[in-house]
Amino acid sequence: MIQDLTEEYGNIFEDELINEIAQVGTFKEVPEGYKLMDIGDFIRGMPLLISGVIKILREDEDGDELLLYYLEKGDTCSMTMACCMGDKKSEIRAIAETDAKLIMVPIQKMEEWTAKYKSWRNFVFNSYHVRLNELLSTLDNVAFQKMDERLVSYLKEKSRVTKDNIIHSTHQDIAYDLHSSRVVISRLLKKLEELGKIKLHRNYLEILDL
Amino acid sequence: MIQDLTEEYGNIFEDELINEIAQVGTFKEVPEGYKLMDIGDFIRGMPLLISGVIKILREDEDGDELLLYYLEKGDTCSMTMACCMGDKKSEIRAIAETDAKLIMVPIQKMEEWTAKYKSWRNFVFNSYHVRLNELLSTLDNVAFQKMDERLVSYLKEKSRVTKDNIIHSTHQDIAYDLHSSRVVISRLLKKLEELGKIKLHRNYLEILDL
DNA sequence: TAAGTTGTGTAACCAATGTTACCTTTAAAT
DNA sequence: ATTTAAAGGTAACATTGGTTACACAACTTA
Repeated sequence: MIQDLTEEYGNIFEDELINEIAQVGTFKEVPEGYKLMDIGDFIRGMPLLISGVIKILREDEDGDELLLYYLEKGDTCSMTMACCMGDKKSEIRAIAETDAKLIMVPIQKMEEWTAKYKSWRNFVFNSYHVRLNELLSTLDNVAFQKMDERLVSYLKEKSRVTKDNIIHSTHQDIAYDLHSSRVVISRLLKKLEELGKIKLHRNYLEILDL
Repeated sequence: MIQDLTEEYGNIFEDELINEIAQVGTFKEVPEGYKLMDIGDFIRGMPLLISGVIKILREDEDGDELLLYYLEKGDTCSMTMACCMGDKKSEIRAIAETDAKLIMVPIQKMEEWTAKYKSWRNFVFNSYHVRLNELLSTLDNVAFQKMDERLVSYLKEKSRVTKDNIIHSTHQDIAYDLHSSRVVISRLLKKLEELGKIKLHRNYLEILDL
């Protein structure tokens, strides 16, 4: 675990902090599709992502979903941090988008380290900052863009985080993430294919030139 | 200034911190409509709101606006804090929704106080938390609700923060905040009036029973 | 008071998106 | 091999929201 920590966090955390994390943290390896957290769950620990991608989703009362953003290695979940403050329930759902490795840190340590380590404070503030901007950007997409543009952004972003120009999703999967319907997504994907920007297959699609 | 501070922040900040704020902060009183910050501005200080309401807006490249949320007394702007981290430019616009009093704190103090005062740390974390949830809620509205529902939410929220069941806005004003068009808003407002929920006038409207 | 400006009402129309329905293809299960 | 389930294509239609155009009322200013 020390090795993973040093590799991903060694340049931002002091050795002493790395050691503390290694002592109290628990290593966790989860497969693609694993549900790390659901809406309404109590938060037990704060995740430090070592490898893989986690997708963070929002859901309304009717069960309609919307993808908020992806967490990548070196990221943590600001929502979790925010929740740690008041023993609150999760407002979001977290699903492993790929196989992922992470270290769970007991939430009690949060405040202790915030007082003790400058690097931890910076990390926490920076995470908030990044996440806030990520949310803003998601809001921009939803509020200002049309579905065809959102779809293109989605495909690009997904390709970026998975480092793969093949998107392993069905049209229905995409529709859920964008809070749209399968028929609409099929329609728009078909148009993209006609424009030569993607190539469609069953269960996956190739990005040619987006 | 000490008096304002003690009144609004006395129960959350130590006396010592209150004194520090009073020493380095500058008091500011702004009229309704005053633009406190615009997109692209460099951030010089962090605002602590004493009284009044500030509305925070997002704008896209085409100049289309969207209301993000309101700041009320005791609030501060997490965006500002987030920006302080890296000498970054503002991502949002802040307009005084009502006459407002606030104290501007030099951003250099942020980190110093974060190390020094537990109450400040909690305040900062809590602000982030509240703002993150506020943004989430805005996103929920935009993503999951239809315009008529968003309009009702908007009127309720505006009435709540201004403590006034008369909304002093033109239809065009409302359309800007909701990123819609005047005709659409007029149409929906008319429906609400027919349902006996509001009463329309020139330049303002009364909330009867939303 | 006359002229201009701003705010609102309303109709007609259009584009984007969502819904329903039904079909074909592909893959998995028995 | 046959059945079943899942994925995708497509047409027809409904709804929402945005656009244009124009009338009129209310307020402002000359």
